[in-house]
Amino acid sequence: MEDERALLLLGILRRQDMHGYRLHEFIDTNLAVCADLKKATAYFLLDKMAAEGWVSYEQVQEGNRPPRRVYRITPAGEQAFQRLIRANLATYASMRFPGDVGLAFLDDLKPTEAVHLLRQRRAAMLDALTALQSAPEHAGTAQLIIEHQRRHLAAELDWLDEVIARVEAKSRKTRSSGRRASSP
Amino acid sequence: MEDERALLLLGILRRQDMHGYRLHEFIDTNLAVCADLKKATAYFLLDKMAAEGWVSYEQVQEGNRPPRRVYRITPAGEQAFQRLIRANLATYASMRFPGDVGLAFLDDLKPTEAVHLLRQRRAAMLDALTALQSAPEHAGTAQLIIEHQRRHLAAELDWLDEVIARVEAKSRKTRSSGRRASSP
DNA sequence: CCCTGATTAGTCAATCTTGACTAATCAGGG
DNA sequence: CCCTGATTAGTCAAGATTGACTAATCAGGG
Repeated sequence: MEDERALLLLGILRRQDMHGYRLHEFIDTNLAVCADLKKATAYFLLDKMAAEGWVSYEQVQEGNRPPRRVYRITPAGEQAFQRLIRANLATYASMRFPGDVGLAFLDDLKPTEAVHLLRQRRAAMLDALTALQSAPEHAGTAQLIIEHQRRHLAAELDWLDEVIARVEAKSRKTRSSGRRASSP
Repeated sequence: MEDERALLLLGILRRQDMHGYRLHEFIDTNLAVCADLKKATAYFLLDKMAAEGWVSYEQVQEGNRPPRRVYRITPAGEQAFQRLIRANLATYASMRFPGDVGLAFLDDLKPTEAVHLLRQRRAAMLDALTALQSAPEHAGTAQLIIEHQRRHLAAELDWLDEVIARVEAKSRKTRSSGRRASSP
C-alpha cells in the first residue's frame, strides 16, 4: 500500500467517519488540487485498508438499496497515518513530467514547426497560470498547494521560454548556414 | 493508447529497429530522466502497438532460446508518431505532486514536529539539486530535461522555505497565545 | 575446458485502475 | 400524486502495471 493515497484516505477518516461515496465526493471537491482519486479506486483502496486492519466499517441498511459501509479508522490505521504522514513530509520524490517526452524528440521536427508548437504549449500554460491566480479564496492548506502549483508553473514557463529561444537560435543557424552553402 | 509512452517507443523505433529488451535498456539508461518504463510494461505496450498496426516485428531465432521479436515502425506508426509528438509539444498537462498530500494534513501535527520533518524534506531536495547540478555532461536533449528538473526543484525549494516559515510563524503565535492565556 | 555468477531476453500471475453500468432515491414541475 | 431527470451509492469486467520468475548464453578465473 505504501503510498500517498492511503495517507489521503486515513487523513480524512481520522476527522470523520464516512462511507465510500461521500469520501470520494469530499476528495473530488475539496482536495482535487492534490489528488485525483477515481471513485472505483477509492472503493478498492478502502477494501484493502479494511483487509489490512486500518479501517473498520459498519453496514448501514436503508430501504432496500444495497447497504452502505460507513468506514471508521482503527488504532492500527491511526498508527499507519502517523507513520505515513511523517514519511510523506520528510521525504522528496523526484518526478518525471509527461511533457518532457516530446522534448526528447524535438530534433525530429523542423525547428520552425517545433517553435510554433511550443508557443501553443506556452499559451496553454499561461491560461492555466491565470486560472490559478484568479482562483477563489481557497481554505488554508489548499492555498499552500495552489501556491506550489503556481510556482511550478511559473518556473516551467521560464524554462519553456529558454527552450524556445534555443530552438529559434538553432533554426537561425541552420537557415544562415544553408544560405551560405548555396550562395558563393 | 493515447499517451506519452507510445510516443517514447515510436520515437526510438523510428531511429532504429530494436527488440524489446534492448528498447527497455535504452530507455532505462538514456531516457531515464524523462520516463520510467518497466520492462514488463514495455513488452505489453509493444504487443498493443503491434495489434494497432503501429509496429511490425520479425521473429529472430538464435540457438534454442525463445525467439526475439525485432520491432520496426510501420507507416501507420510513423503517422501516429507525427500526431503524438505534435499533441505532446503543443499541450500542457497540469500535475499533482505526491508530496502535496502530506501538506493537506499539516495541521494534524505539532508545528514543531512539522517544521522538523519539512526540514528533512528540504535537505533531501537539496541533495537532489546538487546531484542534478553535478550531473555528467548529458547529451543535447537530455540537458533540456535536466534543466527543467533543476528549475522545478529550485522553485519547490523556494516554496518549501515559505511553507516552513509559515508553520514557524503559526507555532510562535500558538505558543505566545498559550502563554498569554496562562499568565494574567 | 569446466564451473559460476552476471547478463540477456522474455513471460506470468497478482495487483491496481478505470470507464461503464445498475439501481434506488430524491426534487420539483405539471 | 405521478412522472422525469438528477443525484446517490456502489459494482464489475476489461485493461494496465509490476515484481517475481524462468532459462539460455556469456565472461573469465581456476
